[in-house]
Parts: sequence; C-alpha cells; structure tokens
Amino acid sequence: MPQARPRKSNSRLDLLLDAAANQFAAKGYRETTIREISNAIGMLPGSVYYHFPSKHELLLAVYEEGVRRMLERVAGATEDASDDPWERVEAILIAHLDAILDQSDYARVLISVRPDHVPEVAGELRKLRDRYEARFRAQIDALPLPRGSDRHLLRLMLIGAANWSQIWYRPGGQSPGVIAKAFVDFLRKPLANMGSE
Amino acid sequence: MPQARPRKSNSRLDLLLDAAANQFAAKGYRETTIREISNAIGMLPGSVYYHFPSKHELLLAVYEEGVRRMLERVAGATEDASDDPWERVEAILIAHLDAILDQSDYARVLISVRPDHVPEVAGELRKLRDRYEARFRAQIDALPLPRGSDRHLLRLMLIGAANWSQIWYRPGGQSPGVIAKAFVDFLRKPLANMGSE
DNA sequence: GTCTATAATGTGATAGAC
DNA sequence: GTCTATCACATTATAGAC
Repeated sequence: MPQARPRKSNSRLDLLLDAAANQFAAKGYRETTIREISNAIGMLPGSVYYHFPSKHELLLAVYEEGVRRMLERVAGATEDASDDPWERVEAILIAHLDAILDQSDYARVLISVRPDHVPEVAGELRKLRDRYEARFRAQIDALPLPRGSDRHLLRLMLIGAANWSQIWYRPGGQSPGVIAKAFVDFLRKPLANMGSE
Repeated sequence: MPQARPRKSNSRLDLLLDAAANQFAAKGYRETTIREISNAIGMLPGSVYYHFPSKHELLLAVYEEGVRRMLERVAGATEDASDDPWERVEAILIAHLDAILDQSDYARVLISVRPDHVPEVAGELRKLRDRYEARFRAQIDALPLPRGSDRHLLRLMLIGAANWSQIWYRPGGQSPGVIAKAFVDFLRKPLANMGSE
C-alpha cells in the first residue's frame, strides 16, 4: 500500500476512495462489493488491491479521511461563531448535520457504518469516532449549565439525535440548519412552562 | 410458509425466530448467516426454508414480532403511568430504552437493522417502524408546549437520541431508566438559566 | 418438520503479464 | 498502476428422501 498521500495524485487513489465512500454511504459496507466500487470509476476489481490489501482496510481509509474532513469543518464552524457558548454548540451542530446529511460521503460513512459490524477493524473505527466526538465534547463542556447536570448524557443525547437524523432525513424537507437550531433550542429553552413564546 | 402462529408451537418455529432475532441483534443482518441461525438451535440450514422462503422474509418476521412486543410494552407503560403528560413521556421512553438496550432481541433488531440495507423488504420494514412510532407520537402530542413548538422535530430528537444509545450503551453503565429520565429532563427543564437546581 | 446433498451464485482476494 | 484471468471459499437456496 502506498504511503502518506502525495501532493499531486499520480494515480486514481483519490477517485477510488471517493467511490468507496460514495457506495458505503449509499448502501452500507457489507452491501457494497469491491466490484461495484471499482467499476464505478472504470477500474477493475483486481486493481483495488494495489491500493489496499483488503476491503476493510479500504473502509478504514475512508473513515480516516472522514474524521479529517469533519474535524476541519467543525473547526471552521467554531472559528466563525460568536462567543456565546450556546451559539457555538449550535454552530458545531449545524456543521455536523450538514456534513452527515448532505455534503460529504465520507462523513456519512462515519455515522452509518457501525464499527462492530466490521470486526477486523472495529477497534480502529471506534477510536476514530471518539477522536471526532472529543471535539464535540469540548463545546458541551463550555456550556453554563445548572449544577449537577450530566454533561456526558447531554452530549450523547445531542449527538445521538443528530446522527439518527440520517435515518429519517430527506433532501426536500427541513434543512440541516433548521434541524440543528431546533434541537439546540429544545434544550436551551424551557418547554415545560407554557406560553413563554 | 405456515399461517398465523398456532397457540401451542408444534414445531420449532418460535425457537428459530428467537435465534434469528438473537443473531441479527448481535451481529447485524448481513453479518449473520442462515447456518449460524439454524446451528444455534441444532437445526440444519435447509430446514429453515420450510418455515421461510428466504432470509429477508425471516428478518421481516422478526421485525413484525418486534413491533408487536414493543407496542405491548409501551401500552403497559402508559397504563401504569400518572396523568402528567411529561411523566407519561418519561414512562414510555423508559419502556422503549429498556427494550432496545437490555430486554428484547426483537426490539434491538427493530432499531439496529436499517430498512434500506435490506432492499427486498425495505418498504415493509419502514412501515413497521412507523406503526410503532405512531404510538410514540401520540404521547408527544399530548405535551403542553409553548406555541409554535415543532412537535415533529421534538419527537424525532427524542426517539433519535434514544435509539442511538444502542451505539454507546454498555450493560455496566447508567441504567435505561436513568438515561430516559435525563433525556426527558433536559427538554423539560431550562438548561440555559444557571443555578436553578 | 427435518435432514441430506448439492446446485447456483456471489465474493474477497491472488498471480503474473503488461 | 492497471489489467487479465482465476482461485478459493462462503452463502443463499433447492430437490427429494425420510
């Protein structure tokens, strides 16, 4: 397998990775065959194995690129955001939803392919997910919350609700931005006191 | 395929369904083979096809049974619950989490096996999921919320957060009851006003 | 209702030419 | 770096005996 990606792609590695991300995102890891991926870019199945020694290593590479891109995105989102901690959480959530719903096949794979369904690299996949979520955690921890709030569960609730949206989201419906704002507002504003808005 | 299940099981159909639910829940649909399912109950692969014409019809049967059991559970939960709408939502969420995290392989399958990963029966699977969620919707709609609240997104957020817990939940950690209560409280109580608790 | 045996196919992966 | 050709294997599913 080739080492750290070259500046100027002298092969079709990037294309291959894109095709893999695309198919994994659309149909799942198990449901996608090496043939389908290679054919999508006019490559033959055997050629894939010049770039990756196995199918799960190909998935791992997609995952890694996915994390890289996601971190880049959320970093950009928090740079532009205001100083208000809630608005920063909203900004990061918008970036997150945008990526996993619309923008990036790589990001979609990161959410839709479950580590425990690919035992050969499950550990690595989990580690990559965790690395990304750590960035998320930082923003939640910065929120001014009532004493005793379980920030751990709050983070899991918010990320979970966001990630699950992949199941029900359809392109024509409410935009990632609207969804993200609604989710954050549900937490931020009291729902139990009637007539407050 | 045999018709509506008999009162007293005269075959090992029930056992077969249990085994399928168990394996699908543990490893996923694609990752589980007919061999593994049949061998788990000392049956041979060929015998499975007396009960079901195909693997995906077997999954469909597990899904149907899963919905039946989930509906039963949440019906029980709302019967016992108080008249307070928020407490009723909490009760139904506890029942839900209990089922998909700990109690029922059938319930777990309902959440973990994505309809779009089994194209042959994707439509039916979605219909079954929807039928269950409708019961959930009724409880959310009963909540007294501020004007203009998007109950649709609120339901999706709550169910999504709950379902995603399958990804991170581990038996030794916080119980389904604790998780459910925390999730509902995050929505119910204002998080943005400091020092209120 | 279950078993035996096997068909039919799909799949990940390899060897070696170019 | 890609292609040709193919292997080795696993998997769903079937036919027919019991």
